[in-house]
Amino acid sequence: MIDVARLAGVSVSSVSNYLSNYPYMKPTTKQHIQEAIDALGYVTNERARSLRSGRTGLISLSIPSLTQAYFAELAEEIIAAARRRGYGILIESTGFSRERELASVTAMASKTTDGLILSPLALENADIPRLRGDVPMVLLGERLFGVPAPHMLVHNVEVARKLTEHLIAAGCRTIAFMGGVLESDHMSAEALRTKGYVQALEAAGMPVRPELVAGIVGEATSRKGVELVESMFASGVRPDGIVCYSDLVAFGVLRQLREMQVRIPEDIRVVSIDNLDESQYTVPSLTSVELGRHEIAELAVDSILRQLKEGRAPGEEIYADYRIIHRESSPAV
Amino acid sequence: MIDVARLAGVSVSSVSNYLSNYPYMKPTTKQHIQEAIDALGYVTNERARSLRSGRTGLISLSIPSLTQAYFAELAEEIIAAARRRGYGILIESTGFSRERELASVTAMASKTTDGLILSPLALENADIPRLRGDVPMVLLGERLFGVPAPHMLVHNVEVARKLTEHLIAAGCRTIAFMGGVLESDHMSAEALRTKGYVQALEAAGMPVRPELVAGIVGEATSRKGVELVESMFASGVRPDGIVCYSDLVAFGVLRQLREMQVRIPEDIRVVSIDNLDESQYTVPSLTSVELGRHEIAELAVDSILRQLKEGRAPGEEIYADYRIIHRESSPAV
DNA sequence: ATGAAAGCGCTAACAC
DNA sequence: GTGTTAGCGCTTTCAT
Repeated sequence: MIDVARLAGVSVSSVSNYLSNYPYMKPTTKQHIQEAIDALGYVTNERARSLRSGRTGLISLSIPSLTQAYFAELAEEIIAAARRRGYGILIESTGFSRERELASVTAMASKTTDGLILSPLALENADIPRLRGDVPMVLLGERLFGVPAPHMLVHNVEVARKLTEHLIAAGCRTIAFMGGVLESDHMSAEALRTKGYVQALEAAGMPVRPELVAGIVGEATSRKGVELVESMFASGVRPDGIVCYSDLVAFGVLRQLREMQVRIPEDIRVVSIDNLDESQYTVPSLTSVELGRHEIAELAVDSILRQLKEGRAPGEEIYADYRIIHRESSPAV
Repeated sequence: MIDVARLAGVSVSSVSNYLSNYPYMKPTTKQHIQEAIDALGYVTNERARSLRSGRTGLISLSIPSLTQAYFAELAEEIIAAARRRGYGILIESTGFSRERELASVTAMASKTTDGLILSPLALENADIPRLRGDVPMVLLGERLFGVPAPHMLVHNVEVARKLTEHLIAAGCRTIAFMGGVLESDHMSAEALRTKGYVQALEAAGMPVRPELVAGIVGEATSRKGVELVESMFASGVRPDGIVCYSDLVAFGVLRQLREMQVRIPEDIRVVSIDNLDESQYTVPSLTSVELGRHEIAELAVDSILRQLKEGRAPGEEIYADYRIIHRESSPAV
């Protein structure tokens, strides 16, 4: 930078000002500086800039795993949102380990990044105090509540209720929930979605039959979807509508139903939540709910940038808009 | 750090030495320093450290899109490999844009990260000169050759040849390639894999029939797999074995074959390349090739770290091991 | 085995 | 409008 200043015949501060788009500068000065920069092939050293300015231009994104399509697609959106604002994203894949989730919080203190977008899956309520601090932070998902930081949430109850209402409106009378849980001690996406399903049934005066709610142990994969359908049908239960916990589960449900020569949607309607990229390509294509990934990404990044200016924000809950996308597995009625 | 030094009754250099595991230190000194660190809750400022030391502890990973399962799974492996070595990964998702791929190269000059793992998809041979420089770099994939940097590759020809040989050994006599290209002016994964398929047929004295090689325009999705099967069968061609360009394509192929009541593997065997997570859960589960993602990730990160010490490495080509994973769609013979 | 001091390359007051 | 200067918090010779 000194070299640039010297070649342009100005001071380093003028070069710095120019680089920061300082408005009050003589056009000729700006021009000289730009010429010197071009001649020398000068590039600002972001490390030095960040040491001095206190900003790195980086935001940490801590998610369970990129192997899960939902998180990969969310990460993609967050990276795009950050890039539009001139920021980069440092991804930490935490597996499902509490230690690694905590580590990403601790790492913030070393100022490698300007903020943290955290999607906890293993942290416990007891860990909440460790999430205090003045580092810009945004939480994702329903694992933790009461953290003093903005929290991006999805209308889980409402989404599942609307889907179930849709099935009822379409004439379904025996509606199963694949990947649900009727009794739960803490809030989880499963529990909330099941709650919406129950609400819709009750509002319609329909019974809630436990044998229609199949739970998943461990990760919600499409293999689980296959197994749930198999065992439900084996036990003689025969639904005419299925709400799936997620698209991944739905993929398995669709496959197994086709395996069993069930016509979709004629015999059984299938609806789900996540609207993965892949869901438009399944056979039949899947009716699913777009959870507002794009909006979540934009709001999360914006919130980090705002907190950077105004300080850590308090524990507000922000709900993203959703949209049911009707496809072949359950057309609109 | 000054505070820690003061509290511990030592100099800042001793604190720095301690933090860098300098060996020749009196145990009591080390202890005093650690106590002061604990008492003050001191955390090293990585920004300052990186300005002075020239290292950021970050590596850029530039890939087309996290939405593509192959890249998401590769990214996951690279993040894990980097973490094991105390490094973080900054992901740049380049879409399929040449500008963004170039941007990630330029960004390196600003020293935000210590190296770049680049998977180009849109760069052209004319861009190769811009990839010179002294920044640690590793290339991924078959888009560009002749770049002066280590290049991680997959045995595309060999993998496709082995898969085809397997089908031949299993008794298949009419083997299709879904997502191949017989004539191509540049090296691409499609062209190379098709080449391996052709080699195997020729070695077995079997004819190469163009109507058995179906090309894909645009992104290789499972929807394309569905369409290719539909149109091939519609035109009266009836293979007894199918090699798919990728697992995503294979997912569509499997679905469409089942839709058409074809028994797999009895009537048609299906094999593919990528071994995505999901491939073990399809119905039937998919015989596929594990391309050594793990090894690629390890070698790529190691190479960056080595280049950091020894300077930019020359343009060597490194091939990762692969492994055919036999599943239901085509069991081993 | 430990300390003093000189920067790394930049930004931000503040002076002019 | 532009220049001077004092650090940001750390690492790294080089002394001792």
